Amino acid sequence: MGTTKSDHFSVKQNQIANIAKAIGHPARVAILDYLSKVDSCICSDIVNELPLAQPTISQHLKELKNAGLIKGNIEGNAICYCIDEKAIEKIQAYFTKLAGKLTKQKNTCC
Amino acid sequence: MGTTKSDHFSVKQNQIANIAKAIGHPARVAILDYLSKVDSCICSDIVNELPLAQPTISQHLKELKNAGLIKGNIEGNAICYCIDEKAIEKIQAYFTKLAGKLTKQKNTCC
DNA sequence: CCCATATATTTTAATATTGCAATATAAATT
DNA sequence: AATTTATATTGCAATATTAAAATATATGGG
Repeated sequence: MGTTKSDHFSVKQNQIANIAKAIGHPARVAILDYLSKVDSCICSDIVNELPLAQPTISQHLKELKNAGLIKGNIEGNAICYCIDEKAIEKIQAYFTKLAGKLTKQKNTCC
Repeated sequence: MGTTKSDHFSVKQNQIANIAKAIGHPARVAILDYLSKVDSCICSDIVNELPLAQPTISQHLKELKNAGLIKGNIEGNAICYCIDEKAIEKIQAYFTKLAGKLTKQKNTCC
C-alpha cells in the first residue's frame, strides 16, 4: 500500500507537497543551486558538477520539470534548463503565509 | 540501489532536502496547515481531521518531528504538537535567497 | 551518410515510503 | 485495579524511489 492518498487532500496541499517532494532530494537541491548560480543556463555540465551518472541526473531533471521547478528549451544539440520562477514563488508564498500565521500565535505549551 | 547518496552533497543541501522531503506529502502539509490554523495546540483531533488511520498519522508526525518541523510536549495524557518556527525560517530563507538570485538573472533562452 | 556529443528511455536491482491492523504504552478516571 | 483515552511501535503488503548499465534518439559537423 505504498500509494499516497492524494485524492483525500486539497489541490493546494497536493501542489505544495509535489513541489516540496521534488526539492526533497539533495541532488535536486544541488541542481537548483547550480542553476541559480550560473547566470547563463548552459546546462549539463551538471553531469560534471554532480557525483551521479548521466541517466540518474536526467531522471532528476525530469522530476524537477514535472514538478514545474525547471523549464527547458532545446538549444542545438544541448538542452537549456532554467529554474521556473513560478514554482519558486508559489512555495515561497506558502511559507511566507505559514510564517505569518505562526507569529500571530501565542502558544504556551511548546 | 534505492539509497540516496547523501554524503556526496553539502550539509546545507541535505538539510534543505530533508525539510522539503518532510513537507513532500499532502498529509504532512495538511498537518502543518492544521497546526498553523488552530491557535492553541491541542492536538490529535488531527486524527479526526485527516482521512488516515491513527498509526499512519503518528508516523507522519514522527517524520515531521525528525525533520525539525514540529516539536511536542507531553501534556497530561495528550501530546501537544506545535510547528517549530526555526525549520520554517530556514527553508523560507532558502527560497528567499533563491528567488533573489533569480531576479538578477537575465536568461534569454528559457 | 557517418561520427561525436548531448540527452532521454528502458530495464533491473536495491532500498525507502505509505498505510493499516494489531499490539503496546502511558497517563487520567472511575 | 480496571477502564478509558491518547499516542507510539511493530510487522507486513503494496508501491515508489534511487541509481546505474545498456540502449536509444537526436542534432551538428565533417
